[in-house]
Amino acid sequence: MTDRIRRLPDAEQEVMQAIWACQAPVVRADIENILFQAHPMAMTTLLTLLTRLSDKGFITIEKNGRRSSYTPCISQEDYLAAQSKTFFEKLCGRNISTFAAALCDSGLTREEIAELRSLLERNEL
Amino acid sequence: MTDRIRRLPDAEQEVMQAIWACQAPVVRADIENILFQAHPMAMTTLLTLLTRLSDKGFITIEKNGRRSSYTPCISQEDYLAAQSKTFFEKLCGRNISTFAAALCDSGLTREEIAELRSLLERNEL
DNA sequence: TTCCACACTCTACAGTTGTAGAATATAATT
DNA sequence: AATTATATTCTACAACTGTAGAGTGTGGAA
Repeated sequence: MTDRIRRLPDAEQEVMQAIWACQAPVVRADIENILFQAHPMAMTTLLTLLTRLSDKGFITIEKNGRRSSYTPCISQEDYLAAQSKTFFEKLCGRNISTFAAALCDSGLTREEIAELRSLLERNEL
Repeated sequence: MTDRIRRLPDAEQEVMQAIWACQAPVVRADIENILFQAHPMAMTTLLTLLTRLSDKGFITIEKNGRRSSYTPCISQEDYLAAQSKTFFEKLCGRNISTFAAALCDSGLTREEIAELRSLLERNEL
């Protein structure tokens, strides 16, 4: 089900994350506020990215007068699960050791790894 | 150290993985054999990708007569760690719960998750 | 040594991505 | 109603990506 969600290019992905971080429906200003520090861009650039996200089926755009609102069609959970699956299958060759090694070398602190283990355990039941 | 390793475009990444799967130095035929089923492409396409990987500093190309050999400059471990880090930081916002949820929804079997936990535990010490 | 087969490099091109100015539409203001 | 401010869409363009044919160089066969 979470298959067939394609990986977004970086700029579009950042916009998607800003949208997910808000309560839908979102207006442009919401997104700009979130993106402001991390990735400043011209207003028209953002609007281009929103159009592309709509074309790709990631959001719907609803026009009310001159202001539009944007609603995600794909949940962040589904997107992350799909990306995680791709990472495991394509990059790690479905090899758990490779996967674990990648996680351990990715800069997670000891505490974070411990927390991850306990979260995984809870989910295992 | 594993920072600043950029994500490769899909086609180049697949070639890189084929190279990593062999003992360096690798010749074109080795790569073709591995890529043959999963991603058939014209010989010149593969050579273009190899040139681009060299331009990006992922491999070195050594010519001997009319046959070249290809050696990775970046290890698969470093690459995977960098991608994993990006996934955790950029996509999950450094949030372990989000990260764990993504893993659990990514189609890992119960056994694989159990194995992952034990591998993480070993690394925790 | 002349030619062939093969390996690689150059050139090419369409589609994608990051970026944003020009043009247009619409709501608010005077 | 005319003007202004603002939000969105159109157009544009360079760099990157996926793909591969044309051209070139080189070692082996005849």
